[in-house]
Amino acid sequence: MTFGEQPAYLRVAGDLRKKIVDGSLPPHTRLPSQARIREEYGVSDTVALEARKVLMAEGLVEGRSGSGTYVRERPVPRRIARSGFRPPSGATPFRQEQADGEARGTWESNSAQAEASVAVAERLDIRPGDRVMCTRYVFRDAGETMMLSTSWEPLAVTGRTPVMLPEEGPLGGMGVVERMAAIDVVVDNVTEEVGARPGLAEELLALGGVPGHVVVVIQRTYYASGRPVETADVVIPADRYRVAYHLPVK
Amino acid sequence: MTFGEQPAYLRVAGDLRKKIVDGSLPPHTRLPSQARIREEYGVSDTVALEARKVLMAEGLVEGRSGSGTYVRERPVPRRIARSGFRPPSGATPFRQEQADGEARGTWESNSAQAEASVAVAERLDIRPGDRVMCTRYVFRDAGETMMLSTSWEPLAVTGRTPVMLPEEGPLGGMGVVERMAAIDVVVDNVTEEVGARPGLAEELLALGGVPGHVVVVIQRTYYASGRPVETADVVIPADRYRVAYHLPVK
DNA sequence: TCGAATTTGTGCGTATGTATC
DNA sequence: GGATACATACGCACAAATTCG
Repeated sequence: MTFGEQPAYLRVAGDLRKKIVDGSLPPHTRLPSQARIREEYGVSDTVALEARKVLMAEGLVEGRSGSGTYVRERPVPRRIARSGFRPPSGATPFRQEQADGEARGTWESNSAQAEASVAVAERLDIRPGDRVMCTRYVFRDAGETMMLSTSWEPLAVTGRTPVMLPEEGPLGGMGVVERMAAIDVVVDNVTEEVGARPGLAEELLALGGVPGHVVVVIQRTYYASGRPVETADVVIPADRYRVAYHLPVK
Repeated sequence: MTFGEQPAYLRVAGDLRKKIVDGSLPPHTRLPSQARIREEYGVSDTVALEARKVLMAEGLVEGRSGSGTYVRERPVPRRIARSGFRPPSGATPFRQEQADGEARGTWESNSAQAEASVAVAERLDIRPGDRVMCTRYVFRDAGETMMLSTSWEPLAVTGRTPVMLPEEGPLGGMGVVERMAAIDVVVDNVTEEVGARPGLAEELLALGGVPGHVVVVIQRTYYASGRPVETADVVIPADRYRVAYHLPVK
């Protein structure tokens, strides 16, 4: 019966969650079965089931039919540094950022011309249907896929120049700022809009995740004198990485 | 009984979902009630309930007790600006950022002294068990909860000063940088680490979500001369907001 | 190899509390 | 107040997967 404050299934879920986060139920161990939960907490089958479902929705545990409900492993997310700003070397709080900030690993890409969709056109401040160069990237770090990226550049900017294809020529793979500089486009600003959502099936396939995993999505746009010259969607598995920004104050 | 392929509740949920996305059940309309679903699809009460729960977990509908289950509007995620950097006024690409960057709405908070956990101690570069001032915030924008925040400040920094309690005194609610300036602590750097995960049940209760919804989590730390003076966890519902960073290049 | 026990996942019927209309 | 509808809760049943003797 409802006697106290919150629903019984949340109380049970909360207690189990506490045991998981404080380590008394470490990864790979089995939760008490539904029957055991029923006994231990003095609740019904439905409440025990609902409590497990809460923890499953939170990604803390996974149910294996016929076997049990197991505590998931939660790797410490690594950092991906996103800021051009660098602190004075030797400043103690930033050791790790320096350590893992520049290890970029390997990547693959392929480019194709395309027409700007409505969404891309809006981000690049061009008209839908205008020609753009669309490039897809897969970034790997120590063999593990860590990041997907799709970028769009208006052909009005790079068309008929040596840097039209981001990964070809002497400046291949050099980054947007350097490539644009080569054609006298001075990139001076970048915006990154960070969001998150459940990963799509194809994304999780590429990233090595399982359905239901969360991804962080960054919509990045480079500007030159207030005009967008490149925009990209960056997709990162949220269980393995965090995105670090380092900003000066004022 | 299960005769075909997938569970009954998924079949019902799938049919209702189709009607929602193709527009035959537009936003703000009411779903068939549990009883009606039971009749129309020839299923039990439990199946009808479970089907509604699936749609609620996907954020497509919201249940209002005593009234009905309503199709949600799917808002374009709004921006929350996180950068101190401001572009020269009038620069066209940044109109919206200027427009909604500073509308902070209302908030509530309460503070209590506590001992630093291992995780907090690491972030503040102090010892676990050291005294900290812990403050919880709930931010609202037009009545809707948009953000939860929990901050920790070492009492070694603010103890026995007028700004020990973030929300009291003449500088209450003024922000970390201003408050610290009042006690001659010059905040010069901030790091923000953005991650994402399924929201916890309590968080989603406060944010008006449903178990399984994704939240963006920002771990923010302010530094003064390389020393951490405040750290906070900011929790934002990912379906309604994005976090915008605006960075100078170079 | 077989079978029994366990466990999850799904499904059913019902009852009660409570919010809304 | 009454009717409606959602939210929580109880107890039960069965299929499928797994485990283990």
